[in-house]
Amino acid sequence: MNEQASGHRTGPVRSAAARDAILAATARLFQGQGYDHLTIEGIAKEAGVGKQTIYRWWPSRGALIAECLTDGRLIPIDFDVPYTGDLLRDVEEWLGSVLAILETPHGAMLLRSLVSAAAEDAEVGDHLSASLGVDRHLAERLAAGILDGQLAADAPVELLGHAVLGTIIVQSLTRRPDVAGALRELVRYLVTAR
Amino acid sequence: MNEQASGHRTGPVRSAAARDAILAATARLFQGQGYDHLTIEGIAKEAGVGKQTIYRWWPSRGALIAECLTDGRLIPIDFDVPYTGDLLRDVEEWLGSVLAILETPHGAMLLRSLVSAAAEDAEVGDHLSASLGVDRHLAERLAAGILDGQLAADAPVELLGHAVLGTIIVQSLTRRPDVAGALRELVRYLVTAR
DNA sequence: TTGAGCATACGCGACGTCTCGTCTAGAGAC
DNA sequence: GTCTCTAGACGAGACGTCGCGTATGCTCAA
Repeated sequence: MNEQASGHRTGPVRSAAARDAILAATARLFQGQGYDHLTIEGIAKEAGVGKQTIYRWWPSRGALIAECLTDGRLIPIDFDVPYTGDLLRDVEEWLGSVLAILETPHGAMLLRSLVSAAAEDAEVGDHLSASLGVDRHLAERLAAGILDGQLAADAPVELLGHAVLGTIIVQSLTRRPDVAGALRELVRYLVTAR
Repeated sequence: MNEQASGHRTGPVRSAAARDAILAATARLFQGQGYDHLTIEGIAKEAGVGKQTIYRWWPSRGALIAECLTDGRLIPIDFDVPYTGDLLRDVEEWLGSVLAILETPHGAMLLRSLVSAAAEDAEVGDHLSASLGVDRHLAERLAAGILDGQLAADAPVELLGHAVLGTIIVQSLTRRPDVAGALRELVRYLVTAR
């Protein structure tokens, strides 16, 4: 009777191999061709998997991308911000690692694709911001900077994090050259106690 | 006389009525249903126009949106920034009119759609930024603020404009509530001489 | 024996190209 | 001036292709 309410189920269990093949294929195709041009059928073929196996576990392309993000399959997860006591230097360190991704051959295209995905799927936006550590690490580092007297006491740290991320996005959407230089200048300005 | 070099062409000239019907239909459908769900066939039907007439003049959906933007058919063109001498107040005035659009029922969806369009078509990004007056008016008002001693002399005004726009986008992509409040706080912080 | 997984067929909607037939406006002959 | 002639814009819609999301077998491991 009712091998009960919760756990017990008979029959095969979800295949980790299939899940992995699907996410790996998604990441590979996404990086190769961008969000548009990314098709479920393409993923299924690339992963050697039936379409239904994808539809069974993910409701949308966006969800697939979101899971790739949290798995660190598109960009490294959880960019850290060091704490040396020097706020500007620490933030520039973080910025450097983010820009390192962005400036790879496919980096800019990758970001635009992620933005595109985020626009149609809220989950992706959150996971993108989380992946880069904007809220968790950057904002917290800024907060610590306030305690150290290196940043104005009323600085809205979380918003500043979003402003930096947002600037990266805007520069990237408008295809500016030298995103890196601009971002460094912005951060220098924002993070300098005045 | 000047039936000259290039100009010589016989036959009917481009129909202004068709152009207008197409752009109007595009704007109408875009605002009603967003960028995804916007189809060329739908536009053609809505405008009472052949598909080919669209393909003849515009290479992509994005180009269509870009032109709607420059025509002010999606959001008002060229948000102005007043000059009263009080920098913070003037910028908040500008911000207010931008947020007024953004906070209409479809405003948030509209912005996300524009971002999505910008991600796949560089033109749209530029025109969006231009429409909101970020570079032309906001940045220049900030520059004037420097002259008035209300903003640090080394403030990167253009970047600050992008930062504000970027923050709007990030807040909107992650579906934050109270975008308006957050933005006002950010602007208050950025534009306060310290 | 149940349910995950692969494979495939299906109807649908949109794509972008192409070809009709219609019309319009400038060019050249008279 | 008037009258063809012709290039090209236009509406309409057929065409083949692609990807969608669903449905249906069949196999195989728990």
